Amino acid sequence: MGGSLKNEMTREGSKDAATQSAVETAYRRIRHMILTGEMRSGDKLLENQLATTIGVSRTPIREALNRLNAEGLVVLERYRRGIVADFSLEDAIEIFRLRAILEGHAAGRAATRISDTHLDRLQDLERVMEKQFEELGWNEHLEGFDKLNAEFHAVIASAAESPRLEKILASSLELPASIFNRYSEPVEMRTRRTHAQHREILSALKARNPEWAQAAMNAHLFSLLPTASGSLEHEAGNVG
Amino acid sequence: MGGSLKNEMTREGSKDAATQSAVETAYRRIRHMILTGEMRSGDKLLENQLATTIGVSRTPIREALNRLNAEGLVVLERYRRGIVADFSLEDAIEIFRLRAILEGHAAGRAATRISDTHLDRLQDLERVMEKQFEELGWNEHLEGFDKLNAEFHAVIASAAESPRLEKILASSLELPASIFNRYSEPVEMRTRRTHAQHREILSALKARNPEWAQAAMNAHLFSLLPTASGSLEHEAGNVG
DNA sequence: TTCCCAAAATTGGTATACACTTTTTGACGA
DNA sequence: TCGTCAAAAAGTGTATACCAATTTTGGGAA
Repeated sequence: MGGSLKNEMTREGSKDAATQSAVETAYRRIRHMILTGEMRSGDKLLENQLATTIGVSRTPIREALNRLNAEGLVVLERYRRGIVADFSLEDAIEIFRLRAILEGHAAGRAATRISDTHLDRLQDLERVMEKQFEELGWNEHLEGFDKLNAEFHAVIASAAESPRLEKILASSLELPASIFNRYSEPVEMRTRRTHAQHREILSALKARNPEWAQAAMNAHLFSLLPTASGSLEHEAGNVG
Repeated sequence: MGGSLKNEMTREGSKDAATQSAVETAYRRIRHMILTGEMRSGDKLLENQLATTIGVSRTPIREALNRLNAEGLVVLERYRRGIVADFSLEDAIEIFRLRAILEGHAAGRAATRISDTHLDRLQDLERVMEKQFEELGWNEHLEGFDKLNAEFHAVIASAAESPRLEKILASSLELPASIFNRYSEPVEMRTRRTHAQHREILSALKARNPEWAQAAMNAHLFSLLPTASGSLEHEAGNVG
């Protein structure tokens, strides 16, 4: 495929920015609220309230909620009001296990398929992440990190040239960031290791070595995988 | 519960008879039409027509179509009419590759988790499939086979005790049966081998051997995986 | 034929109404 | 005080009508 990369580093408005459909708007807004922790597990999702808040009618809200329900971020039961899904430790483990399997596979495929343009993009992303980490410290850089990190993984998934795999990774195996902080080891510890692992994945991709790339990605994700018996002595505290 | 009088023209309910919602009805009907080949790639999906055919209003039809679109069985573009998705050889290959990875993983997990009840169920299913094959021949047994085979795989996915894995297998990696016939080797050839493989998977599960189960499931699915250079000399011809 | 354009058809979305179910409320009695 | 239970309120599920945006169709012109 031609390398029509030119991703947008801007907030979210792609230059195209054709009028978003109402369901897209609603879907993104609600999803964002959940993923960022603005809404928390168990919070109620009332169709009428969301409709007035977001500024569309009930119909697209319902479609958006159905989508989020299919993706596992929202729990819908007939005639009951929707609530933000709750993610237990086991849920987090399951998701990371599946991500490790699928993203590992994706990295392996990407190794023999990724374009130089995409490799450069990955390099840039990692460079920016590390720079922000140095400048802002592990506490302040988080906001930007999540976005850049997501793109880093998305670029690799895209380079695997397996559209269904890409879609599954993008829509069925997500976790709210807050859950990440709840179950994983402290942030600064895992951030340093993450950057080293990203560099290794990048090296494997540059070397066009599928097995290495798959193994490196696997190691990366398994190292993030919270364990029931692992080093989780730190308190959850406020997750906001 | 008060006995609510409803206009139920479908006697789909078994004993429980949980009244299906209109979107469930629409979703199942349309999905069934696509998977069985009653509707074929490129066929138009008109909301009004489907609404009158199925006997519900446009609203649940639209939700059903969106769901099927998310699952990849239907292609929706804004303001364009929906059409039944087209599955190329590469699509089929991709789906079988991903199924092999994920169902292999599922079988491995199932080996140490599956109950004796479920093992018995698998045994029964395979027995019935083989009996029907003997009695009806490879041509006539197909209709029943698809259903039983789907349950065989679904039982294993369920026994893996990984809800997201189960959901992905059930909703994101499906193929219309007709495509199966279009791209795979002739039916009678693969049917015989399939039964042998099912027996091996069953043996591995009974032995509670995860590696064996995973490998056997992998082999099963990879053997079904159509190859661009494989033994596909037979003509596609009419796919009806 | 091919191109172009207006008419018809279709989807996306809003608004409203109502049936059905869950959830809340509040009075009642032990 | 505490539970119980039925009525009231709230919320979802579906139907319907309507309009806007866009595609699709069909016919006429070059």
